[in-house]
Order: sequence, then structure tokens, then C-alpha cells
Amino acid sequence: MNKKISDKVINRLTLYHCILLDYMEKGIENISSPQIASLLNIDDSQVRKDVSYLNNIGKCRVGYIVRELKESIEKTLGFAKPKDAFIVGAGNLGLALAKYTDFTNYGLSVLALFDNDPVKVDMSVNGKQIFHVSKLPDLTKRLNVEIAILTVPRDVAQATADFLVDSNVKYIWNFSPTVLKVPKGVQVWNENLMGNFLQFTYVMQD
Amino acid sequence: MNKKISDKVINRLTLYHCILLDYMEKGIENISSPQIASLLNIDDSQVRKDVSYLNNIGKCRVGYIVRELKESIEKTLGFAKPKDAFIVGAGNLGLALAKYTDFTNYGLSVLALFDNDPVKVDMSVNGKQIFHVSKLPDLTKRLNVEIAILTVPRDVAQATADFLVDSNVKYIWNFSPTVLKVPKGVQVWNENLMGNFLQFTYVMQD
DNA sequence: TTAAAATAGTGATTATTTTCACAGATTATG
DNA sequence: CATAATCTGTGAAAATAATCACTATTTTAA
Repeated sequence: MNKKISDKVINRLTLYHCILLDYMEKGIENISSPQIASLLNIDDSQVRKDVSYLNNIGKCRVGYIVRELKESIEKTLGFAKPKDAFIVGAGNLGLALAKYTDFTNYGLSVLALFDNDPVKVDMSVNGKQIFHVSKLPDLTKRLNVEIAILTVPRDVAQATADFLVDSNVKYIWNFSPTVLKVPKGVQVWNENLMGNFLQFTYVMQD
Repeated sequence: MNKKISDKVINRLTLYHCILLDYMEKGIENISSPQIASLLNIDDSQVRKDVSYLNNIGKCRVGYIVRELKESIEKTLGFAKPKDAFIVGAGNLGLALAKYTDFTNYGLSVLALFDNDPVKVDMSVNGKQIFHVSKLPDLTKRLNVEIAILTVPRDVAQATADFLVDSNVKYIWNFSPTVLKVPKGVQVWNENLMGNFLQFTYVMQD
């Protein structure tokens, strides 16, 4: 069952996970595919197909066990394996992400922030220190960090990305509204906030 | 040519738009489909198919005119039609979004923020006032705002969404990691930050 | 005890998306 | 001027994704 799971399925699984968290908090122990489907306005067979990628078995007439389903999603999507990251750019968005406590629930640890503004350097956010960006190459090496969360302004995004690549960063989660050029072996995930918004608002047009 | 454009195409068009912005700043006047494609690691015929949804004509052996292509994307995706929104939840993420100047480039105006913390109320961020959330029903009506950007903590997200629905909000851009239940006629777009991240990190697993 | 209702699991079908392949057009070059 | 190179635009084919339809199972209730 090690078949590769597509992006679409993963995205839905994370939404199922949100629902399961909610059910757990409410103390509900079982959930059925039609229930999940109706919350997301999708087909219930879709839910069952997605779940079939996990090592999880539902019960007829009852559905899935909330806790078990939640845990198999976590296991499959790698919540379990903790991942360390740096936030590069201690602007508003960078600070917001640094304070975002939900990250830890999903296995992501932000170890530190970096910025080139002397005023910000040596300040501390949510227990994480802000370093001058010149310290980055050394720290990525020493702490073995391969993930950078890029929250710098658009006009310096590419230059910063180049610097990250030189510092041996392998994965860049890019919040700048720009398409980064990186060499093979380095992966970029574009958050593309405005793009998502436009996708949303496109339906508003008559 | 009023065929509905799918989410996938829209998402790619916004990425093309980022590239075009960049080319314009660099003063490059033309761009070809293979150029765009190689930046995004996609097929060049894909780019041409996507562009065919726009009212835009490329030139053989030259490609597209950067400025024209950029403008037809903006027109098609509705950048032109300005949209007013409120940010609900003046926490770190809400404040970061309030300061995010790129919004205006994409036709989104944040008119005000709302929070229930008395300390924050009446403060001002980037020229936008923070109101107590109790003022929201009146202001949505008076300013005719239908879009809310929801950045409250997860545990109050559903209750806040219910309140927004009662206040006649029609579109909710949801940054809380939770699936909202809303009546028909109200649309939710889940930003699902952690979900996106997990999609990204899934490839890191061996 | 039996029938009805609800649910998972899944193969088949349909719909959508991506890629391929090539005609037609244009530019550059020798 | 002719040839080669390189684009766009697009119909056809291939790949992917979503939905349908049905079976088997379990629970509930008459």
C-alpha cells in the first residue's frame, strides 16, 4: 500500500483531519463517510477512496473510529516525523507564523528567525530568537535545518532564495508572491496567498 | 469565450502573473510559453492552453507581450473589480494581513478589522481601524461588505463564522485550521496553511 | 426472527486535465 | 531568397480524478 498519494488526496486528508480534531474535542467517537462528505460538499465515495490509502478499516453502519482515522492520517502524512525549520524574514507575516502554535501539532518546529534589520536582530518571538541573516549558513549546518519559510518582501525574495540555496536549504516554503528560480534538488512550495484568494473570488463574478 | 475557467487554470494563471510582474520590472517585453513553463516545471502546451482562455494572442517566434498578457490575466481574474473586505480577528495573522500591501494590487481593500479584545479595539493598523466585533453587523450593512477574512483562533472559528453569516457576510476566507459549517449561499475558502505545508513535506518522506 | 436502513469497499464509468503531435506562421541567417 | 529554427494554436490521445452503481455487512426495529 505504498502507492504515492496525489496532492489532491493529501489536501483532502488534511481537511478530514481538521474535522476529526473537532469531533475528538466534542467527544464523538465515530464518523461516517457521508458525514465528512457533506461538511466538505464532496461525494461520499470520494472520502472512502481517500481513506483507502490509509491503513484503516471502517465498520459498516458505524463508519470510522475518529481517533484511529485521525492517527492514520497523521502517520501517513508524516506529522509524526518532526521537521525543523527557520523563518527567513521577521516581518509581520514571519512573526505571525512564528507565533502560530498550531505548527507544533503538525510536527513542524520553528527553531529561529532571520532578518537583516539590526533593530529586530536579537529580539525574541515566542521563545525563538531572531538572528542576523548572516548567521544563517552556519546555523543551518550546525542544526541540520533543511526547511526555510520565506516571508521576505517580494523584491528581495529571489536574492534571499539564492542565499538559502547556497546555505544548503533544500525546501523553501515561499510566501512571497513571486516564482523563485532554484536549482534542481531544491524544492519550492508557493503559498501564493493572493492567487488562492483570486481563485476564491473568481466565483463572485457574474 | 465565456467558458468557465477551472480552479487549476486560475491557480496557474496567478503564477504566470507573478512571473509577468517580475519581467515587467526587469523591462523585458516578451515572454514565450516555454519560458514560463520551465520556471514552473510544467509543459509548455499547458501554458498555451491556459492562455487561450484569455483574450490574448501570441506571436510566433516571439511569444506573448508581457504587459498585454499581464493585463488580460488581471481582467479575466477580476483584479480590476475592486472588492472590499473585513478582517475578523486582530491577532498576529490578522495584523500581518492588514499590513500586507500586495492586497491592493490585486483589487482587495481591507476596510477595517474586528476583535473582541478591548485592548485592541480602537487601535489602528496600516490606516485601518480595529472595531469591537459587536459593530460588525452594522458596518457590513452600511459599507456593503460581503467578504470576511477570518483569522480568529480555531476554538472560536465556528461561532465567529455563525456570527458573520448572521451579519450577511457571503464569502469567508478562512485561515483557521477548521472546516466551517455554513448555510447554502455562503461560500468558504479554506486557506488551510498546515494542510498545504503537509502536502509539501509529503515529498520529503523516503 | 425478519425486514429495512445505513454504511464500507470497490470495480466500472464518466469527466476532467494534461500531454502529445503537428500545421501554420514568423523571424533570423546564410 | 531559401532554409532552418522556433513559436503559437489546437485537435487527438493519454493520464488522472471523480462519480456511479452495486455487493457485502451490520445494526436497528418491527
